Amino acid sequence: MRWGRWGGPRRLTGFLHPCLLLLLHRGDAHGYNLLQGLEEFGFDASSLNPGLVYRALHEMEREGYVVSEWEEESLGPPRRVYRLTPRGDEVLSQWVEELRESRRALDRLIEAHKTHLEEHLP
Amino acid sequence: MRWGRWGGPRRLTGFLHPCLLLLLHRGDAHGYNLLQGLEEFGFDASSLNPGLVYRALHEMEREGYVVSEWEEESLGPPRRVYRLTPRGDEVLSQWVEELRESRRALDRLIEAHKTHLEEHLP
DNA sequence: GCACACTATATACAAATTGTCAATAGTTGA
DNA sequence: TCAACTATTGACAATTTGTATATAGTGTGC
Repeated sequence: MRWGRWGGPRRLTGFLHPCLLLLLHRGDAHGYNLLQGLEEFGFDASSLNPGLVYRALHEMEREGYVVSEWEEESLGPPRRVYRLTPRGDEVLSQWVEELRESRRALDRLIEAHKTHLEEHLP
Repeated sequence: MRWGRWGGPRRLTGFLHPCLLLLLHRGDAHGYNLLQGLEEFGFDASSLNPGLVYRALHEMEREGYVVSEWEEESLGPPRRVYRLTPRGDEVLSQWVEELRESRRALDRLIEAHKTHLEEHLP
């Protein structure tokens, strides 16, 4: 087991998916576009593998959370433009509720650690 | 792909490990004991598989974050009692810093979603 | 006209993480 | 003695994430 196995940033499982849906709520977009928008949520667009974004979009299209079509008259390489569906809007709300619960757990740990530090200083 | 694949609670990767270290900071404990203490951080002790806790403890012992020994004079089945090491205390602080960063990302998403809801109500 | 950088999408494969299942064992109480 | 609870462990499967690479169009500089 190499060092740093639990040393990296502690991300939420499936955090990418709700971020993408939220970005799509603001307007239709294609993958490369979304890749850049993700910086708002702490992702580093230059180091984030684009494949992850495209894969997430494909998965959510299979679930009916988004729909896509090839853009007509696009400059440059063909782009697949995604749009949020009503179903996608629904699951986004559900996911945000779950994220609130995760935040509560997170807060409990952070608070408990703060208390632990205070008890060990004079 | 079955439904609900991203339907479950959005947990943090490796969230179990810092929770265990924090509980151990309060005092030495054995696995079964820690299992119950985890409820404080949103885990459901009755549905959480004990194997996950024991595995996490073994991993952290290999890394030198905790040490353990079989308890002498224990009532009931033999218990392996864990103690936090100074190294373990150090990594706990690092992890909590990372969790603060995750919290910020979480806040941005939750806030953005709140804004999105407000813009769609009259 | 060609190498190169940038935009854009896609897929196969590997690694890491988490979850499930079952085995073992001692104690207590009915 | 049977069941319930405490207690630990390991094998195996599923899920999730990360890496690597392939394809392709456009514009810029030389």
